[in-house]
Amino acid sequence: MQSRAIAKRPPIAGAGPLRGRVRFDVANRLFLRLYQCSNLMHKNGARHVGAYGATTQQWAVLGALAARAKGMSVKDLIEFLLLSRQNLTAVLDRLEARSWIERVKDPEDGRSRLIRLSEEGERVWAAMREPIESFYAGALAGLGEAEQTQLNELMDKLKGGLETV
Amino acid sequence: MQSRAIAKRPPIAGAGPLRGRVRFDVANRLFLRLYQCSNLMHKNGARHVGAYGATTQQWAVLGALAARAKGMSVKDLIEFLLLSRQNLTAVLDRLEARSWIERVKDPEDGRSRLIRLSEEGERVWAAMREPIESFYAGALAGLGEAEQTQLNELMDKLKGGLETV
DNA sequence: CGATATATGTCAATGCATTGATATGACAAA
DNA sequence: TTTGTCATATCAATGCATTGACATATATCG
Repeated sequence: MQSRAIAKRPPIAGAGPLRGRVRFDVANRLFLRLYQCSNLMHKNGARHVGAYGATTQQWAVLGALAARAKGMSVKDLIEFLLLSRQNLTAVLDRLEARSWIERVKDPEDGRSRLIRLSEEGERVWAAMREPIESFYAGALAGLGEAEQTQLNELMDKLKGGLETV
Repeated sequence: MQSRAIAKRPPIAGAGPLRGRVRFDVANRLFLRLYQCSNLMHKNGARHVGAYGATTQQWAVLGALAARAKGMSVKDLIEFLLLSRQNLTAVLDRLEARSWIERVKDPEDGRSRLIRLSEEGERVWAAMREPIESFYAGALAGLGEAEQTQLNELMDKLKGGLETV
């Protein structure tokens, strides 16, 4: 296809005209960064809310629930966080054991249970907001508002690719 | 402090003039994306090299070693991958158990051991390159070359923030 | 009603990741 | 040589994450 002679570089799988073009070393570096950033986020995020013995995964659940007074079904949480049911169940068990959440029957669907914050959970979530905001501010100190938006958009695209690959 | 009337928005911790300005919901979304992307990468990455029973973490180690014929010390690998020693030791143990790597004494420093690919490890790494390239191509299909570079740079900055927060 | 699909949960195995405490062996400086 | 540091390793506890198989209860469709 397209024009003359043999390419100088060895063939790369899925090489397209512009989009879909992937250099191995660039991709490799990109996913290494993703890996490192994720581990750093969990490690230092957990440290910031260490006084409560919470983790980033737990605060992700609490944050999702705090925005929805009615609560969320397990199915909704799975789709929101993109976790396996078995994994999420374990996280919810730990949160329930500390009385931060409760599982109540969905009046509209007997199969479903609504997960929602308990009063204690709301108090803890409110108290954790401060160290979380401080963590966010520190972690994003090197990025301006426009860059944060850009990073969000690029990770959205990456997520799309990672879901279908 | 600075000027007139009461701010319309509730105060956000660490609000600065331009840099270091962080809106909670933007940051929250950003770290959720990071969380999701990382999980998707591990899940689907492992699936792509499932024929070898390998994981993304393992291929990160193999890839690092493949680029360095002399091998790397554990300390180097820890700094490269940003993992705890205990965690990395376990990954190396699994790789060694399959005879993909070997730990040899560093002739220049008796304390140190050089980790390097075995012959079998080199063969497996060479064979895994293809499914890994296919994974990279699929995952990055939605991003052009410029966007990949941009994403790399933004994640570099994010990593910097996450290391010091 | 019966069959099917949906929503949740459980049990088990494996791997990744952290922290904290402890130990061993080798280098290096006092 | 003694002291201190560095590099590696181990043991233990806890939490996160996946897959696969199985169980139970409710809803829905035929």
